[in-house]
Amino acid sequence: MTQAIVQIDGNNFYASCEQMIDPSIRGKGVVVLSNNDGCIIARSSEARKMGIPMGQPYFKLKEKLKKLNINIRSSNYELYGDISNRLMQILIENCEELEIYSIDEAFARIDRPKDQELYRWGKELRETIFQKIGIPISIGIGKTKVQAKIANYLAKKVEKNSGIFDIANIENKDDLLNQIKVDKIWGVGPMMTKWFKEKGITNARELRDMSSDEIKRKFGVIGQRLQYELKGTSCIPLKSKPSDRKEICVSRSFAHPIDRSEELLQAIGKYILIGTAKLRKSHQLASAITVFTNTNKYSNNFYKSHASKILDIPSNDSILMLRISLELGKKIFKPYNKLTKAGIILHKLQSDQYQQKILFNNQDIKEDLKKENLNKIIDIINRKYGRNTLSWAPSIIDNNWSQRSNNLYNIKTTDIATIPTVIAG
DNA sequence: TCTGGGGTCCTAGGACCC
DNA sequence: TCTGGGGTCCTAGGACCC
Repeated sequence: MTQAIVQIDGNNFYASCEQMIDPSIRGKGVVVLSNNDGCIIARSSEARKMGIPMGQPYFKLKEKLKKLNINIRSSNYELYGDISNRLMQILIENCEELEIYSIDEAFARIDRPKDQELYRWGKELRETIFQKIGIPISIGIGKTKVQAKIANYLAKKVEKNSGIFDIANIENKDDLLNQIKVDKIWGVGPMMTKWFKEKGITNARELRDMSSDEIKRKFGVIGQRLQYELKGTSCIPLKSKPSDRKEICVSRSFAHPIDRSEELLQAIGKYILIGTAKLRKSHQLASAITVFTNTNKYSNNFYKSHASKILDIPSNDSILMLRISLELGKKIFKPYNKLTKAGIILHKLQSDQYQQKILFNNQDIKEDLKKENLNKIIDIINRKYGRNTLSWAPSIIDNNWSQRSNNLYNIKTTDIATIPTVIAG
């Protein structure tokens, strides 16, 4: 039996979620903005057709969007996360093995039926998902992940493919690969693109056929793997069991630039408490903390700074981490800078099952237990009543600097109270 | 005025050891 | 005048992803 690698993703996922939850914007131009209403991170197909580019700062396109009557939405990750869970559940039921790759994307292993045809399977899956959760998906089929990604690209791009494409079933792929520009290949970023262009490699077919020695010399195993995958030899395995997270990063841009150390410390305090709560949720401990901040990276006198500390004993205790991160925060603050962003990183995470206790010291163990219980209670209350219900003094704040989110359509599929009631007439 | 956030993997080079 | 060398481990930073 031959096997296929399949890549499945939601089309314009965030925009589709917004259209699903709000019928009044279906069939219309919609864009979704990143945190802080910074950039455009998703566009409905209608907005794309009107020429709205991806990844551009909102302020630059505000007027154009208004003129074109395009609907604006601040991002609503609670909604997207909930829709994602439903989507992945259906995929798990319909695939032999599934790797959840991101909020809107998965790789799967599928055994090919006797007639080798996966088209019917794909068509039924698409219909089921649209019927159950109202999100259109695309399906790309290949022998490897890189091939499946390319197939998915063709599934979307070529109208007559109507959302499903199987590249593995095509004997001579030259014409298809000639259509794929090198920078559209999964794993090729700006640096690689530049080098390929200099070498005269412009599309996937040329990349597949170039000297493998040359690509290996320049990009090491990463380049080598990419070429193998393109040729149809799988070397990026499917990962159905998610590996434990290795680090946690919590960072945000400020609504307005700040220049007071208290504000920076408030932000850092807030982020470390989010980070340590995440740690406890995943039953992990961190071995080191970094805090960082920077000014506007597009300005001439760009300033950035970071400071780190390795912990004596790995921990997930809010109080301890708060104290340390505030000390680090004081180190990175410099007056007269207009800071636009700050964040914390928790490094070298490990399971809390093997927590190292201080030997021969009953007093410390008692203290540890007390702290553990306190943290647990705070987590439970915050889960139930919202993230900031209970917190520690240094992070209770005037929210002057915190984030913009001016275009939120505040309906959540996870909160019945926000779902509108429809009265049949 | 306003330009996201959260990850992983890989590698070069420094620190350290014998 | 000559000023080891090879191995491992760790870290910072680069590149990429969605």
